[in-house]
Amino acid sequence: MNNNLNDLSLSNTLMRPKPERSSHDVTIYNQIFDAILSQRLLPGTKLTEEELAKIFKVSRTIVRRALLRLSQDCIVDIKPNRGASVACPTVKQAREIIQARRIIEAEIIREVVTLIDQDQIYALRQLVDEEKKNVEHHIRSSGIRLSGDFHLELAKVSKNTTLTKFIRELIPQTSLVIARYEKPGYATCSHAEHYELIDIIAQGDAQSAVLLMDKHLLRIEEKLDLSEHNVQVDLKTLFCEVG
Amino acid sequence: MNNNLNDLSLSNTLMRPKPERSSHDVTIYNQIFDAILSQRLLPGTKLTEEELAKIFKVSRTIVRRALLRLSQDCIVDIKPNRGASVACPTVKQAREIIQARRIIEAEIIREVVTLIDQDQIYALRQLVDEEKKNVEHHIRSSGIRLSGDFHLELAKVSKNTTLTKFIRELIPQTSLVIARYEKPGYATCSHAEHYELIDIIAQGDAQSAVLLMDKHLLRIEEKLDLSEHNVQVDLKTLFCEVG
DNA sequence: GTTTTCTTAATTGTAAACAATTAATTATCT
DNA sequence: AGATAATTAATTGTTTACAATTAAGAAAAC
Repeated sequence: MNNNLNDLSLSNTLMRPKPERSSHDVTIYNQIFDAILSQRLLPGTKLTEEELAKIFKVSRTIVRRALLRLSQDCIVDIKPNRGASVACPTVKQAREIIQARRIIEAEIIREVVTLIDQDQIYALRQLVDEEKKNVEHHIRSSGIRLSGDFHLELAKVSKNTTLTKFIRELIPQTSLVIARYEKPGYATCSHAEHYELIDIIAQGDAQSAVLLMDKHLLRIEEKLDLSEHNVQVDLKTLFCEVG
Repeated sequence: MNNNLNDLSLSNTLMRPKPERSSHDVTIYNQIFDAILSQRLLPGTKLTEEELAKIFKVSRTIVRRALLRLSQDCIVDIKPNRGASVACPTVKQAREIIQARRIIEAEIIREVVTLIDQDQIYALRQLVDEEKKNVEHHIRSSGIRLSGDFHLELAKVSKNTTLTKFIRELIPQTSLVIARYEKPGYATCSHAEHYELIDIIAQGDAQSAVLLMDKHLLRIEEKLDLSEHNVQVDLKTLFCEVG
């Protein structure tokens, strides 16, 4: 089963030793988690137990375990007797998620500035290199995933597993928010800002780093259309999902 | 099943309408959650599936669901093929949990000061009245629970469900930390500080309220013995749990 | 033609049986 | 006696079958 949350990685791609074979439900959990994170699975998508069971060649029990965990992460919505679907964050939730990230990542940055070493700075730069490369080659999914990985790796440097766990939850939620509310035409090319962040962190300027991170997260919100108009549409999709 | 996390209540005692009968696994989840929160279940306690199944008169399937959810809340520890037990936070985790609360509850207080109305202030006072009464009558469990409820209700006033969810997780974790590391002789009589907090919030002084909350949370940490000596003991209990 | 009701199909929820793993006990050997 | 090996018991992990619920479609009523 192996569901101690020590392994807080977002993706199963980069920088992951993964020595031990994990149980099946963890695999399914990771795959769906990653699909949501990288926006291959969009908000509202129905997740039928049997369908997933067939795809992953396991019994529904295993699928149910994975779905339950995803629902605890607030990226899958389980309705009694109505099954699971990819969560569809409301406008209010969208704002809350960004706000929560601003608070928590500010603190993380504060810690990171005092804790980070050269190797970790190098590793972060490599990660953003990879992110940039994927975005430039129009490998959209990987680009989004790696952008999330950057924030997660930053959290890990802070050494606070509790805050890291929260950020690990908020990152795929942010992906859903972006998928749902991104203004048309805005490509999420965050790598430039990520490079800036690393530079300021490397300089050891805590206050500037915190401000820059906050600006970075606010910019995500600016790229969203959270207007009243969208609140209406949101209700529509909500009904669509119910009926 | 009903596991949408909209109902963020900690206990099933006070101020809970609970109109619809929830599914069995939710009941078990709530009961164990409450037992941990109110320190009737102590860190390290083994939670055998069959035993719980018999107590609650359901199949192990339901028990397993509840345990999985509790483990996602970091208050139950599930080891593959070795079963579940009440989590035993390390000294490091203890520090992290308090730190996370300081950050998040600071923001919550900021929101609360601008949002709270007279009815909510009255309700909070009532809650602390109840807390005080229980502590004075030496109903330890209820006192602890109600102390947690105060922080949770405060979070709810902030209207930020994301931050409230985090606090809802951190409160029982704090209970475990206190149960494990409280210095002998320190009774956790937090109601006096809770009254103070309400007063300052009612006055609308955001900055003072934030500072007081931070002091309140730091005082919890001061009541703990997180010394090196305890780190050693912690390893011992860890082995005890394993073997 | 529209609404309502009944029937059927699909999907989720629960329990119980079986398999796999780990812990405890007994038996065996030095 | 002490240590090792084999056996048994206890516990967890997974699958399958069945029950309950909901969605969809067909027939009947207005």
